[in-house]
Amino acid sequence: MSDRPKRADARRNQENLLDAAAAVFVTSGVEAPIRDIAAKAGVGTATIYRHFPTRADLIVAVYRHQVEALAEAGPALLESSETPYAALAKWLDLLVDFVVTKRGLAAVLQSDDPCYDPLHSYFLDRLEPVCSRLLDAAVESGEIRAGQDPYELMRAVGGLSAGGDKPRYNVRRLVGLLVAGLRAG
Amino acid sequence: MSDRPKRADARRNQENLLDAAAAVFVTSGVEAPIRDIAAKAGVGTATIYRHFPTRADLIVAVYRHQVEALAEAGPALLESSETPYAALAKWLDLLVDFVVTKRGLAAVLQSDDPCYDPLHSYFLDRLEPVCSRLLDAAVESGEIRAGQDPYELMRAVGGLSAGGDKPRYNVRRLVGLLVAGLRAG
Amino acid sequence: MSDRPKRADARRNQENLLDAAAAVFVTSGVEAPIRDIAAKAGVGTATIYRHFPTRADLIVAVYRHQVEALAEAGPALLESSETPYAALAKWLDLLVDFVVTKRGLAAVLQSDDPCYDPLHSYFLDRLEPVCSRLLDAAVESGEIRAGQDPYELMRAVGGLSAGGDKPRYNVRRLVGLLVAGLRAG
Amino acid sequence: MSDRPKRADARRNQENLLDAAAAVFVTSGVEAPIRDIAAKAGVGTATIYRHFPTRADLIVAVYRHQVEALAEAGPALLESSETPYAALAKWLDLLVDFVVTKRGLAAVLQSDDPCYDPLHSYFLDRLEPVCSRLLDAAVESGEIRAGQDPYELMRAVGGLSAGGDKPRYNVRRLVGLLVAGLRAG
DNA sequence: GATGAATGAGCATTCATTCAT
DNA sequence: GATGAATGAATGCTCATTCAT
Repeated sequence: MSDRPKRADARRNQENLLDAAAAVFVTSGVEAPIRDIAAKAGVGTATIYRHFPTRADLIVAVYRHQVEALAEAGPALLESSETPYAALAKWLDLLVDFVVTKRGLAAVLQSDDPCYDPLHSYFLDRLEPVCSRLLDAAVESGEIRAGQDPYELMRAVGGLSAGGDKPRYNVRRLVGLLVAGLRAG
Repeated sequence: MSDRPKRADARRNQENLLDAAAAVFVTSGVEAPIRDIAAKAGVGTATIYRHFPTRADLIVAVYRHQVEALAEAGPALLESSETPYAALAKWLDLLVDFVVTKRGLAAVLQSDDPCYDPLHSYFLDRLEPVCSRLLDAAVESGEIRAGQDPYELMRAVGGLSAGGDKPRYNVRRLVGLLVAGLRAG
Repeated sequence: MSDRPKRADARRNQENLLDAAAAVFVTSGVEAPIRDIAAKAGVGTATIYRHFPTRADLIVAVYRHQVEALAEAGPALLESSETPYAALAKWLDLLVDFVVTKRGLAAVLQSDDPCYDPLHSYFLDRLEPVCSRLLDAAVESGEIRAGQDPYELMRAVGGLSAGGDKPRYNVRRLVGLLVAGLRAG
Repeated sequence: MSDRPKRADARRNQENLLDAAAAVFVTSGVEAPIRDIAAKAGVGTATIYRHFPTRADLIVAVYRHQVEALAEAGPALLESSETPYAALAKWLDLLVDFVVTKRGLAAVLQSDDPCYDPLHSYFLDRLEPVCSRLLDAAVESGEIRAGQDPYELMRAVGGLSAGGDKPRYNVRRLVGLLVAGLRAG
């Protein structure tokens, strides 16, 4: 009668799946063939479809923890930083660190393919308010000009991150320039 | 048997091909199936392979005129603009206008796939010196800080352009922020 | 520990299952995925397999009542109708009404797939004698010619019903033509 | 320059394809996996898609000759038969002979799947007028009642044929009953 | 008895590239 | 030089059935 054992098993399996997906995403990007992920996890492809009906679901699940951490980091930085602008800059660094290390993530975040709509929604629902609040605070403190759409800023970070960090392409630095461009005066 | 007619024929054929490719690129992006391009041009696929062994060759050929125009625009702007910074900004706008209107171009410019290396090479060989000179001039005029790698700046423009212009995502504006971030002082 | 309650439970469960199957058959046909039926019933798929090892078993169970009713209708019509021919025609109308409204049923009744053999057997065991008696009576009354195999007639009804009733395809009418063709003289 | 050799080759290949498809249709039905047909023909699957973009196209091509023959047989029978009714009966026999020997064909002709619409269209466009004329002639000769929709009659033949000829299921006989049911008086 | 998670085979379809004519 | 037919690998997705809990 008890469904505990089942759930425990299933949960472990799910975590196994997410680990495998994360690993494959690192080497082959978030658009890696489902088969590869299933192979890595040692399960059948249908098992993945059972847990994550769409690829967007899988990607969201894989990165949920980190997205949540990003969401929580916003207010925390606002409190711990010397100025709101500093908080904004640090938070964008975190965002860059996150996106830049997820192969192919930036690309699907820019994709128009409707199959990724749920992915966009999740990221924006969760992070746009955070970014918005950081921007607002920096405006209020007089450090940056008003009027920057947080959505636009986040997509810009995504775009800049899509190239990945390379010897002659420093994403953090570029995002730094971008926000520097927002400075007031 | 003079070979003039043949050459004329071949050139016409090649231009026909480029027109077709350009048209298909507009509607389906630069990664459109070779078949579609061949169909549009009314030739066999092998004909495309003969003229342009790799897709990179084809893309380069399609956009060569515009890239050359961009290359030439740099010095011209430098002369005609009030300040080097203004010239830089205008040139980057031109670059944005170019990339943003070429469906999928920004994506392949960011791609790591070695098959696009010749494409990267061409763009950089041709445009990096131009960008470099604009940056140098703006540094010399004291308008921006020194040290900005032109390669990095151009890739940044590519990354920001990859999203395409949308109601809430204004690429020109973002690139404007970026260079604003370079300002001295 | 009396097993009455268990039996009651089991019976209720089974009926729930049949209701769910019937509902899904209406919308998706008798070849609907087992999963859909299980989901509709709110049970696991294995539960369905336990109660009905094969799909044929499930289909039989779902339609048993109606098949029994058809079986009983034969003699009744024979008594209540003006002539045996009229009884035959009315019974075939009932048969058509039954089959035509069961999405996909006619198709599986025609299928050669041995997995449906039990289904065929049940239908024939139960209905062929009824049809046979109706035919015999009509022969005896001199209304139709002798020699019509009831099995063949029933399969014909199945085949004609497989198309489903549509604006320009009236199954009842066609079956009517068929039996009219049997008329003597 | 001449494309003769190509065409000859391609045509031979196409015929090879049709032969293979016909053979596989006999053993596995018209819904046989494309792979099987390709294997039988000794070609890649894409070759089939090139020649016949949809399965409907392939089926039509495979049976075109026979359908054309059926279409031509109508008027011929009308001339050569003793009465229009005889012509109609013979033509329906031919239709039965055709459909009954094509595994799965009757099923797809009854299918609602829009992917088979072109197939339905072809069959009806080609054969319905023929059937219609035969019916009209038999009406005019006073042998059958007016009002039988040729579309309905043809679908009925399809439905009756779907079962395939079997020891206790004689399709010709049943279709004979059907038209007998149309007799006047 | 019941559950529902896992399985993995099976199929349609696309596309870059090659090669005989 | 040009053609376009053929290739066949690659991938997403579904579903009947089994089995450990």
